[in-house]
Amino acid sequence: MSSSGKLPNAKKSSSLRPDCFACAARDRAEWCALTHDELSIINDTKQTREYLPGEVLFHQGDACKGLYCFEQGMVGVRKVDAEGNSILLGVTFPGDTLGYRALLTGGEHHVSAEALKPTTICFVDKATVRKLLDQNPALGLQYLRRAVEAADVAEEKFLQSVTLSVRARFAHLLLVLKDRYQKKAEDGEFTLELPLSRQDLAAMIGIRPETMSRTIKQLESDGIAHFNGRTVHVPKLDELFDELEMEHFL
Amino acid sequence: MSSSGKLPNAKKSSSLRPDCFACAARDRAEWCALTHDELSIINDTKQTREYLPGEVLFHQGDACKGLYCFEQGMVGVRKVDAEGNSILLGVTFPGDTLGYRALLTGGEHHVSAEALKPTTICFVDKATVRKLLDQNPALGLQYLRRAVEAADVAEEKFLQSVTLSVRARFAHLLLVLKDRYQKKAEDGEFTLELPLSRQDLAAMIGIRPETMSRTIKQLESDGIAHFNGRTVHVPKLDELFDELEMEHFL
DNA sequence: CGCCAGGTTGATTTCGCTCAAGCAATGTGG
DNA sequence: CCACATTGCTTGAGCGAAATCAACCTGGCG
Repeated sequence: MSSSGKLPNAKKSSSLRPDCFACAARDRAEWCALTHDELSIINDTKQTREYLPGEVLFHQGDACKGLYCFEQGMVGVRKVDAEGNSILLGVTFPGDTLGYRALLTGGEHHVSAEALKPTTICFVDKATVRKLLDQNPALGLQYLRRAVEAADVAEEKFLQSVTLSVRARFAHLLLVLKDRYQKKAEDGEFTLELPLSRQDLAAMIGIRPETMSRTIKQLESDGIAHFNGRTVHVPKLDELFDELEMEHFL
Repeated sequence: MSSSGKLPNAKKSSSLRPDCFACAARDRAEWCALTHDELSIINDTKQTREYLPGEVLFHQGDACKGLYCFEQGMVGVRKVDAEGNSILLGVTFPGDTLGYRALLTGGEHHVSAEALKPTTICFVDKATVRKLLDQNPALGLQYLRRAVEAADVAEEKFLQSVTLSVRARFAHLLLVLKDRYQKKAEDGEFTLELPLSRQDLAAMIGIRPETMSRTIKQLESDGIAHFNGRTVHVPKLDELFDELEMEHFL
């Protein structure tokens, strides 16, 4: 299997053309359903680009030209509402694929995607995806699984927004982010550095920035969590967990 | 509630074995992607059953045994929360398929499904679905499209729950239900009979029954909509539409 | 008949929003 | 280099929409 596709010389462009076969996110990504030959197609046709924080992959309203996936880094998904406010819907993490929703329906992105950390993105054009989708049922099923998951998450978010307090929702958000982005395992505590502004955190749970401020202050003075700029430290994991359940008992 | 036991009157067996090829919902359903032979497989293996209002197709927590689809009728999708309250997440309409979410992930239903009107349900077992899914990529893509749609709807619901007033959300709900269930076209007005209790309506937009009551009373006294039991009449469609937009202008 | 779930109504409370001001960090142009 | 906008964050004061608590109707059903 080492016969083809290897770039011999290690020039600068090689760092911009990561090998799909060696991708760390390979078994998380949908492409794991592909055969060796099919993955080679991706590997050959994909375009790779580096995005710095703040650079956008695509804008809401743009025509969908293909799919974006990445090995490591972080991308934010935003939507701008009628008043022009940009609200953060969620963040992706390595192995996620962006743009498949628009590729399937209509073809127009209804969200924007923006790098939050320096991120290397591999772009696969629409035609190639379509071809693979049509020839390999397993690939579609991978996306299906992903879409079902997304639907579940969104429904959960709705339920929480109407049943849980802001405090509980924020605690929940912190725990989710911890599960996704905490690199090194710590026992009973954790520290997290996120490239997210307060307003972005607020938007993710559907509250106003002012309320986010107050909630953080509360958690701070209750000793549940400590915030320094964009890093948060939680000394007692269990106490944060308790915040989720309170509601059920009173 | 529902009197169980034997069926009230003997049905012709033909009415309990509808022909997939003649199904009114055929082009709405995912099966439209199938070849003639493949559809024949469904037609032959499916089991058909009549459900009366209140009867459940499956319970939250049940193992998923296959897929449910129906030509006409109405089914409610519920979730029971920690306190044991059953909350209505949504209603299906002809051509929808139930249970595909659980079939794809894990295999355990995380919602319950219950007939709201007399409904004839065709059941297709897991193994058959899996086989077709594996051999015909187009079928998976149909479900994918459906799942993406569901995710969009859920995200929309979340956004609305945190940005719109109860009144606007309810107006929105009425308009959605109208689009789905209004049989005969009326111009500038509409009448709707829904097998939904007030609490179910309330749950669908994430509010308490008391608030639903008051909101209905408001709309009533503002002349926007008239409620008699479970039928609602809206004399001026535009006025209901206005309820959605108010927020943007003040 | 009494029972009970569903629905309405009223009184009260509360959580989060709105409005408004102040502050620190960053940028910008003269 | 300073004067200044600008943007993100915090804090306070007050308000208001919806939740909560509680009472009281219904109508269906054993």
